[in-house]
Amino acid sequence: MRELEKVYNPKAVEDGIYDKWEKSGYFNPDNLPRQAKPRQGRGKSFSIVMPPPNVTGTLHLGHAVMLAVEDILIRYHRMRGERALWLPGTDHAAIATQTKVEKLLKERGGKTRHDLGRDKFLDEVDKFITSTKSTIKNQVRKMGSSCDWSREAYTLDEPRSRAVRTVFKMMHDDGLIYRGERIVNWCPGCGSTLADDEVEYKTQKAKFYTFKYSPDFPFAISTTRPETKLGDTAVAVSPKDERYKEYVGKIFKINFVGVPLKIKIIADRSIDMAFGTGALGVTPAHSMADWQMAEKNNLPIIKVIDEQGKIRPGFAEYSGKSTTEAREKIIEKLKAAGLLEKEEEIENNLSVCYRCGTPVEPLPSLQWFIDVNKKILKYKKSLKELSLEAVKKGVFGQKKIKIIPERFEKVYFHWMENLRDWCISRQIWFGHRVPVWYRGAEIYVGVEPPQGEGWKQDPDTLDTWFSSGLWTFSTLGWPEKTKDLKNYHPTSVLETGYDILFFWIARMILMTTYVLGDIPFYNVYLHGLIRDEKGRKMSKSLGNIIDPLDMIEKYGTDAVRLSLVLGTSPGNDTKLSDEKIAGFRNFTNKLWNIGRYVIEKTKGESGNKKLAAKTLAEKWILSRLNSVVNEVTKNLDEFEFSQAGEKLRAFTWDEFADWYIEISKIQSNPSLLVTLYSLLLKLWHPFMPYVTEVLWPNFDEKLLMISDWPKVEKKLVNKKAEKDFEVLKNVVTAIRGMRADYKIEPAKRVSIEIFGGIKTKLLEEQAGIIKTLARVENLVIKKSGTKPEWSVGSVVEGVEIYLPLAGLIDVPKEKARLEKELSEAEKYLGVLENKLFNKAFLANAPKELVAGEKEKLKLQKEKVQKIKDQLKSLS
RNA sequence: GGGCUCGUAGCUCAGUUGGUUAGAGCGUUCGAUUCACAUUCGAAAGGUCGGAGGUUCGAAUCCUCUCGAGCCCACCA
Repeated sequence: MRELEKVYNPKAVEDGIYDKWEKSGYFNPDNLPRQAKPRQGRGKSFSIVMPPPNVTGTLHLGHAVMLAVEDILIRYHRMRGERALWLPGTDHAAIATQTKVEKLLKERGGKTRHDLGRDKFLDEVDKFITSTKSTIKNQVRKMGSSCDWSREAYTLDEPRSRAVRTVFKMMHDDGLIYRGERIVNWCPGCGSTLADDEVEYKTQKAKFYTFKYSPDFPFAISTTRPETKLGDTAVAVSPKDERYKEYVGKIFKINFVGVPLKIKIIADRSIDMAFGTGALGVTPAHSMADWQMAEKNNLPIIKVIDEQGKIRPGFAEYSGKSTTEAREKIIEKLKAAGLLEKEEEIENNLSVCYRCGTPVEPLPSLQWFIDVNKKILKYKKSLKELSLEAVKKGVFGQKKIKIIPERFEKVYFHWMENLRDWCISRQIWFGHRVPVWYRGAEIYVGVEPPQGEGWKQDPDTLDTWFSSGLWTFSTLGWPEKTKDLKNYHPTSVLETGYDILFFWIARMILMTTYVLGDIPFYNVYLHGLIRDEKGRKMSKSLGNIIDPLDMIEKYGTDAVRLSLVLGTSPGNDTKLSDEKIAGFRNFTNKLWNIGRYVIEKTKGESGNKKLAAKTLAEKWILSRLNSVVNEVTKNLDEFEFSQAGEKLRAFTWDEFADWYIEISKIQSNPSLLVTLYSLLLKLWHPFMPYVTEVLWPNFDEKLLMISDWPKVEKKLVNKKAEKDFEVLKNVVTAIRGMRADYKIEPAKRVSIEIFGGIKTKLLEEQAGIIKTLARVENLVIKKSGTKPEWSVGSVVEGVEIYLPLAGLIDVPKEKARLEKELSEAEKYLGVLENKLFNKAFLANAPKELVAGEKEKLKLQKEKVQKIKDQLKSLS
């Protein structure tokens, strides 16, 4: 038998164990041994695809939670005998990675990607990735993740790229992909488009002008950007606004500071009557909101500003001028013409580029889109409809996606119902290049480049979420018809943070229902975000980042995993502190010491196959264990990890260690002890894989990782034994308390046998204790022979101890409570009786209802009687 | 403006469809200690479940209003 250190030292064992697991090959479900006897989940497959961490990133707590939860699921289902596949991968994270490499290049020699050119720049990115990819993968291993590395995928590798091109072509052929104009955030400084999250907002003071376009226009508008008004094609007012009602629908041909405009008056609900004059000049080409209004009202779109931030040709003297110059000039002219009514200072939000600080210019540009409302021929439904039904009522033979926690289904519907066409092109270089080639007026869309000379590929790349949307099936080999795809798709669970519900989960549902005619997964489990102990987001600038790897170093992986899963609930943020992890480290050590004790006491014991109990304590612990197995299994099936862990922790520490182990020191039953112990390790294994594997008695022959999940033996659940043991615990507690001047109130006596030594100390001091008890009022010591009310355990030296149970409960309080309960129960009983005597009710109510009420009445009668009995037994 | 969530012990949170005396961990206080474990063991104190009203025989739980905290989306002319 192995010698175990007094204190568990995770560092000494973790890497070795992970190695052993990985080398065993069991992370790959194809290698799992076939069991002779059928197991609970045999033959079923269970699959999770890992949300791929960014290739260039390092492991953070978000990843750590994800890995902990997914590993619990995989290990649990593997132990159930299922083919459990956890498919790992990494994400190329287009924008983030490109930005990072650009920054590096700048630091190294001040070069931009434009200096290098596309090919050389992408080489640089590749170089960077090869050096960072292994880092993140090793960190995933550190968490104990039992994922199948042989199936590892990368969003930008060839199989995945092929899937992307294939889907693009499919959608294009189905007419779901189109090219159109849309307003993008354009930075004239960097000469590129910006993603929404690359735009920063600065509060600034701005001049807010109120003026009429021309003397013959009936009313004034307000703006901070008069120069864009050169492109106005409408004025929008609130439909409720009485001031302008008469003008709605009319068209005015006017001359605005030397430029002719055709302005239509439209009504739009988004207009705030109280802001400015309540009338908004609509500039479709240079404002996102105005663009939408233009689409709704079929307004012409006039581009005013070009990519350099200058006024385009065709706007009289303003052409070629910068926006600020044009603005000043226009104001001058308006003043001269007496059209400027007001000029005030206001605070507004200016959007600027996060890199160079240049104000962002919204400009229309040509982009690729996915039409979410167009009916797909083979389904006769649109992408939006498919995606909604998948969660709402089920699609494709009623396969339904369940989102946990449920409230996020509402959030999902709300978002999906308001879904607009999805812009999938991005003006960056790193990523999946749009598989479209041009030659003059010819356009070619295909999985492979076209034959022939002179074709030029579209320079844009695809939104990362396009490839991520295919993740559940591209990782399983699609578009090939693979065995994996057949066996493991739809996947069982998709587990991730709620912050990417829209970005990712919604896109996966959208893409998968379209491509496969199937759902991507049955369950979505959304974990919360991890915050610091004050509830703040972790960020570099606050310096409050907890690095999971530091914590693993300090407390061990198992403790870190527990701290991320216990005391958390899905969709809710969790506060994490050093102390919390330390607390779970203590628990890991507790389990370790339970192991030390059991291993030492049960040398040479192999454990029972059949569980049987003789003494009360054994009946009790077996009953409790089976209840716990039952509940924990249920919890894990329902994704209630925290509750499962909490129950296990309470059972392990408060019942198994504090009571059963203490008793086992006197009532020795090594084979039962080692059996219980091995079941306990199995139950804990999904949560804390390392320490349980080290403590596993069969360590050298068979891994705990692939042992069978405990089965519930209903026969062993013994509620009476549990109740009796509770009484016994109370008695022992009372005795302990007495030694510390515990007061026992005189009351009804209950006969209890205290069996031999709950603790060693008690055994040694039995005589003393009995004497102490005898001195207490109302306590009688009798020779055995009389029939005790509860008969528990063995008799101490032939003596029964009559202990006032009331010392353990507050009699007057208990009485008052029961009386209140009785009066309520009797009142309800009366209500039920009245109902059942009511002829009208009996005549009109449906049969089932009457039967139900009768059943209720019966139950209520029993309840009343029970309370009465309890009351009686008290006095 | 639209949507969502939370408010329970000093702190962090459980509390499953309404139903015994509202629970746990940490912290605090008191006590113990060779015998698996000081990363231990025993015990105590601490809550009108944010507030008001309603439904009910019965509400932390359901409904309405209200106060407070936060998140997401849209917008910021």
